[in-house]
Amino acid sequence: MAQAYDILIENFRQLVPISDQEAEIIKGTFVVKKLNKKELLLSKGDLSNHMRFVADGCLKVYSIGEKDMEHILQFGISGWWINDLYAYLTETPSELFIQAITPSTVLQIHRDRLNKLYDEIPMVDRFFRIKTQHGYVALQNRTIRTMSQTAEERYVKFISDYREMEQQIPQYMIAAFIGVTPEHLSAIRKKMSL
Amino acid sequence: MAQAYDILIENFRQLVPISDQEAEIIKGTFVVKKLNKKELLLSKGDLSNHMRFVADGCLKVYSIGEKDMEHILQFGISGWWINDLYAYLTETPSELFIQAITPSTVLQIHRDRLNKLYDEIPMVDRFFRIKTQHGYVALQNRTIRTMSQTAEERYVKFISDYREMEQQIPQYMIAAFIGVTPEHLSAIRKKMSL
DNA sequence: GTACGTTCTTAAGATACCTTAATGCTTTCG
DNA sequence: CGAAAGCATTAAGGTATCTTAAGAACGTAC
Repeated sequence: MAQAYDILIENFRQLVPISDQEAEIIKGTFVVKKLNKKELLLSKGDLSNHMRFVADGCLKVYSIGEKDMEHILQFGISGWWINDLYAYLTETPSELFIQAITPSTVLQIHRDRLNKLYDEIPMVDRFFRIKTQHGYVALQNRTIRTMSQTAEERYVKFISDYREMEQQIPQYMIAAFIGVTPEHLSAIRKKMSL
Repeated sequence: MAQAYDILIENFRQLVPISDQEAEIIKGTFVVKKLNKKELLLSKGDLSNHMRFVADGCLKVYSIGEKDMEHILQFGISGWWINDLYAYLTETPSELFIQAITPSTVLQIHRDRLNKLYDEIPMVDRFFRIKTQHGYVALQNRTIRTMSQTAEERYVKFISDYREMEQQIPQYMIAAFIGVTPEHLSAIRKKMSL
């Protein structure tokens, strides 16, 4: 499927100028990884040696806390970048899991290759600066909402933000994302529909 | 006080190589801003046209929600970068406030000048990529803790993380940072000391 | 040095959310 | 098709945290 690479290059070009020649170099540095439903892309204890781009499907990044409770940090569909950035940057064993919710296609670049690419194509450096800044801003908004809004308000916000994903994501994962139990989310939905 | 600029350059050199010549260029792009205790560096509704580096003192970044409740997103002391990054990147009016907790010295660079600097010195681009990645990771860890820990656990973690700031920061601001009311934090501390 | 603003504490009652446990509805798959 | 697994719901009782209101301790300014 050559199309996965087209989605990747398009993703770069939304933020920085990339020549056709550079595009070919970039394509050559990413490797396709196909995942079945529920297949793990990263487990706690693994090293995270790649930056990862979702070309197709839907995945979740999560940690497991006390009593096997899942806390979902991020969902990712086509066009999103997903990783345990801390494990990637520090080269230490990951504390997180990444799992495919639906059959998915991911493009991966190894850290060593990416570090070289930063020098070969400075716009790649800039691309990841801007991408990370956007990610930081999104996380900061989530932090504010967690502190200032009720579970019901966070749920309504989730539905409007993730309209395109909502179909593919079971309710208990939405609960694990907004920070409530599945039982409580069920109660919220019941109350809302009245 | 020329020392403020030395702290800035040292901050760059912790992450990327900067020649002495480049250091002089960078120094020339930042302007010193002194703040009195409680003085506002940014208010809701303002445009945020600068990237900001704390050389001295202590500041807070916060939003004001329902019932004039403060939600603190970040504290900053010497060596930290603080901003409303969303307002800065989108050039839209800020939703946040930045205020000096103690008399402070901040170094600021205007967006237009920084964008030029990215082209003149690619290592500046790289510096902000890495800085933002670190900030993203820190925020993500905070997100996990907010979802998985009790207020008491978050308070203990705060005390160990911010040992050097704790003196300068009143308790009710720590409460506004970890996401509880001042009354409840007071109760937590009482319980802990028994 | 008195007065005012700021910060912290205390305590009672209210509420949002959790825990547990049971039930039924889907979807999956041999 | 039938069994098992996965998922959503319901309800009762429990706990963490908030709200409100009051007062104490502290610093700071005139």
